[in-house]
Amino acid sequence: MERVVRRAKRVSLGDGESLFQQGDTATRFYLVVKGHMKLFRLAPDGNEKVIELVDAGHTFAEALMFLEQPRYPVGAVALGDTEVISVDASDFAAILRDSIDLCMALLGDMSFRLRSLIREIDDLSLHSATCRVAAFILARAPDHQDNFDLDIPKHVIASRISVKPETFSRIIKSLRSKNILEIRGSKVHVLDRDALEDAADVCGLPVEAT
Amino acid sequence: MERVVRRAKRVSLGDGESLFQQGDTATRFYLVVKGHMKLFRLAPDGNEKVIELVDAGHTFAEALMFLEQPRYPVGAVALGDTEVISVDASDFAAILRDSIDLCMALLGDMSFRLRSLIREIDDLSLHSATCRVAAFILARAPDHQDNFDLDIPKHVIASRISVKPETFSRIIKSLRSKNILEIRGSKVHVLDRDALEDAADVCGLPVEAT
DNA sequence: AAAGCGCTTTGATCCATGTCAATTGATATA
DNA sequence: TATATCAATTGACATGGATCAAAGCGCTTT
Repeated sequence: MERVVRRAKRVSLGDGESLFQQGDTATRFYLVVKGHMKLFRLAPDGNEKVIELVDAGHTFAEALMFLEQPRYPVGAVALGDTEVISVDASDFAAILRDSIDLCMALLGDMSFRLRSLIREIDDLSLHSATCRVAAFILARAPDHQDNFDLDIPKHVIASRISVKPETFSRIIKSLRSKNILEIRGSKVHVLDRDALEDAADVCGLPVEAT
Repeated sequence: MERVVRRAKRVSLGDGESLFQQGDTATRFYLVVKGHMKLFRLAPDGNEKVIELVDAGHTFAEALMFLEQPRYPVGAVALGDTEVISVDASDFAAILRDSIDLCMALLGDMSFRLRSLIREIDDLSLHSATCRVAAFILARAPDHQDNFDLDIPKHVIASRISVKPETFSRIIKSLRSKNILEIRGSKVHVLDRDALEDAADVCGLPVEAT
């Protein structure tokens, strides 16, 4: 463990700076300490789809360690000033061999991610853009806190939920016209949480199934 | 290990028979021995989206064991006469605690699935329906075998790739009109593999990135 | 052979989103 | 204060797929 820590590096990234690119050989994984990382897929036509936004306290790319010939399936760039800790995968794998508990924890973590991705697919194929916007806002709203800050550019959010910025803007507009939501700059103000939950659920799942 | 095997059950399912439903508490996982299982998400409006088609030799739902309060995020029904082996999750978890190697193998497996799901999301949000159809056909075509059988109903395939049956039919028609593909009944005949690969890639990724 | 039943195909139409283009705003640069 | 830049908004328009409805086509059942 000592060795891992010793060989771990702290990396500082400015806004828009890239940590690795889609297709790069994956030898390290990361823990976000400060700021946000954007993980995305690129289409040859230049279109990008944000797969995940990783906030401080969360790790990413650790699931790749177990592939024979690991390559990052996504690219990673910083959103705003960001710091990450970079850990060598083979060092970490060595530790894993010594701790069943750590193994189990990792399995739990991956299990959770797996389920999130299934939800994501569900969301994309079964829900409308409006549902996704509403669900995203709700997910970002700290518990029973009706005023908060999206500290992520809107076009990034749009890509995260697979919607064009224009459409995103229009959906927000329509939610505002129904007095459900108020957004000025990056300040969000939820006016009618119930209605927002409704909008998110129109095509949503029964709670007990999630 | 003995205990697991002793307590494992063989289950036979007829076509359309359900193994578990979305939202059920998950205490067991499965290995398909014969036939196919369809894993799907249901929307309240009755719409279903096939998340995965599991063929003989593959396991499913084993990733759930590691969640605190595990529930199946998908439903499972048999396609055609199918046999599965049902394994108790806690039995298996006990074994895992004794074998790091098994743990590692499982991590590898989950890692692989994780990556597949990311590809899936990529596919849904970055590729057109035609691309998805072409890619699906290619994925099903045994190596360099231009004649084969989709032994799965077309409407299931359609749902698997998030397309309506009507649209699926039309895409096939258009591929046929370009002399790329021939489908009669469930018999597929690939006439121009290169063109098919082209169609799959139009919005596809550079090979080295996958 | 006829009748019934699902699946697939086809045609006609509709609509949610994407695309393109122009405008506004906000921030940084000179 | 002008100016370049980039994000966000708005409008007009295009379009891929969905939806609805009606045949066709294998099946099995009788």
